Amino acid sequence: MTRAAPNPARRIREDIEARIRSGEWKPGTRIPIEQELAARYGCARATVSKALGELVAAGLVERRRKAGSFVAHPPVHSAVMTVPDLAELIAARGETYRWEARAIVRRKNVGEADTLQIDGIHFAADEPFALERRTIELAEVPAAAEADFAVEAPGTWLLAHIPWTSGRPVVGGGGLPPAPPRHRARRPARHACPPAFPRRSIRSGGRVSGRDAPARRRMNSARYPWTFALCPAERCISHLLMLYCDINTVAEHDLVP
Amino acid sequence: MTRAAPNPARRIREDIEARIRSGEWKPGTRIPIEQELAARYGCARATVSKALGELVAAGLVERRRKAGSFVAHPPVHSAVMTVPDLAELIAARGETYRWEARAIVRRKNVGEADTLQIDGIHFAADEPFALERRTIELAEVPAAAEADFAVEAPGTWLLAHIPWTSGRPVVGGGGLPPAPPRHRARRPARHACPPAFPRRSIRSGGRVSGRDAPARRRMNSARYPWTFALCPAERCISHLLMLYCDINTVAEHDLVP
DNA sequence: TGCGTCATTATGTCTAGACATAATATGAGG
DNA sequence: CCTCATATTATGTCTAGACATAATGACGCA
Repeated sequence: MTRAAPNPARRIREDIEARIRSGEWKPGTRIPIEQELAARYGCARATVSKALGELVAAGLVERRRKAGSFVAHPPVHSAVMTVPDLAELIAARGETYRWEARAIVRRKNVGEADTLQIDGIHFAADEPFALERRTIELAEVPAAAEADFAVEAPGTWLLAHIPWTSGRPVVGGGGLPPAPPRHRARRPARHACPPAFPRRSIRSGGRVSGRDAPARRRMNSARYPWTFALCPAERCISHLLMLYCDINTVAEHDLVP
Repeated sequence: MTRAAPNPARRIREDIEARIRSGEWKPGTRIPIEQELAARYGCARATVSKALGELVAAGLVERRRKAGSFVAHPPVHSAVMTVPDLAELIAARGETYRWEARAIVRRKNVGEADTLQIDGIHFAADEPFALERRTIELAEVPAAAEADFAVEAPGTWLLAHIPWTSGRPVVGGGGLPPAPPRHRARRPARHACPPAFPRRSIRSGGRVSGRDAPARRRMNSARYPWTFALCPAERCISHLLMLYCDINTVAEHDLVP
């Protein structure tokens, strides 16, 4: 620890990050205040603040005014996933890529905007390896109505025609609703607890029910592995269902409209 | 555009971000130099630099010394995925969660460290909804040898025992190798091209072969939808295969050791 | 007990200026 | 046409100081 680094901010950041990842500083642990860190590392407070800010961005640290900086509680589980451009990925392996559209349907939804639904198959070396069902909101991407998805895969087309399509895609497990990005057990504010939860300075017993009644719906037993919704900003423009399964065993049976 | 914001850095950031997301500034477009932006927004250059730094972190902007700042080229495709703690997710729906281990096997691999392989089923409201096959590197997580995975699901155990397990999970599509986080067509340096690619000041024709010979291996036709590898830092400690399919149709057939 | 006020504390952000550094353009000399 | 050295440019980072702000504890009053 505290090894040489190109610049102070980076050194501080890596130093603290190492302590957190190693478990030396456990979630909830209070990190020394910025002035002390600045003195310890021999730099300005702004430099320490910058380092801590990066750790906040990385989700490793939480900061609260007056309270201080703390090691963050790990998110329940999150993953960064890369869904590469299939054509490019296959090409990089030296195999030929091919897209074959099976069905292109324009749906007129009562009270809602039209959608375009495209079913097709991705081939690598002339062997199918993925089924795709893509739904595109025509209200959001009117140009898609003119596109020829018999020739070009929807993903390829979207990537080329939507600025920053990849802005904020939302992913959910099949049948399961997307979970909140972060979830943490919330306890009623108690005075002696580690300062991990913000406490308003209320001394009256502001009653907060521990849980709201959950909507008790039956879960749709998931037939599909993963579904993706591509959203550039907040609006959902496209919805993707991808089956990376052995195509011969699932094709006809699962892809019912 | 240029609407009021709590602080200058944020205003600049949002202003530029809006232009990028709207497509007004397309990928490769040069962003005015920091001094000019500082003058335009009436603030110090450090403030502009901070705003641009955040946009770099968000992947919207690229900066190069001497060259300037540019609107980044969108990544091929990336998504942020949330894989919630199943037990918690089910509980939130008001249904009972149950884990049932089916097989726990310790594998001795020649020349490599032992691994623990756990197969099991996740139930919600006494109905199976996911199969899990988890492989844990015992060299990385020796404590896992003592854990009772008949009682506790591996994911739950890992989340509780590994500090920052969720650090940097790597996800790949079934059968497909994880793709590089970013890929971009690389052109030979030419003088008049938009300055999107770093150019060394070589005037000689430093010969660069357009592509290196790809390893031509047959792709393993993917039977499984997604596999996850949990890596706290760089080391891979656990490997997860999850089938969110209708369990009755895939169970016995697919889960061969 | 309950409520408002105030001082304290640690973070949040900004500024003006400085120096470092990488990438590039230019020119000298072969 | 090539190579090397040099100047230029725009970013990268830091500093010291300043003021703003949110959260909190302490205190006094009803």
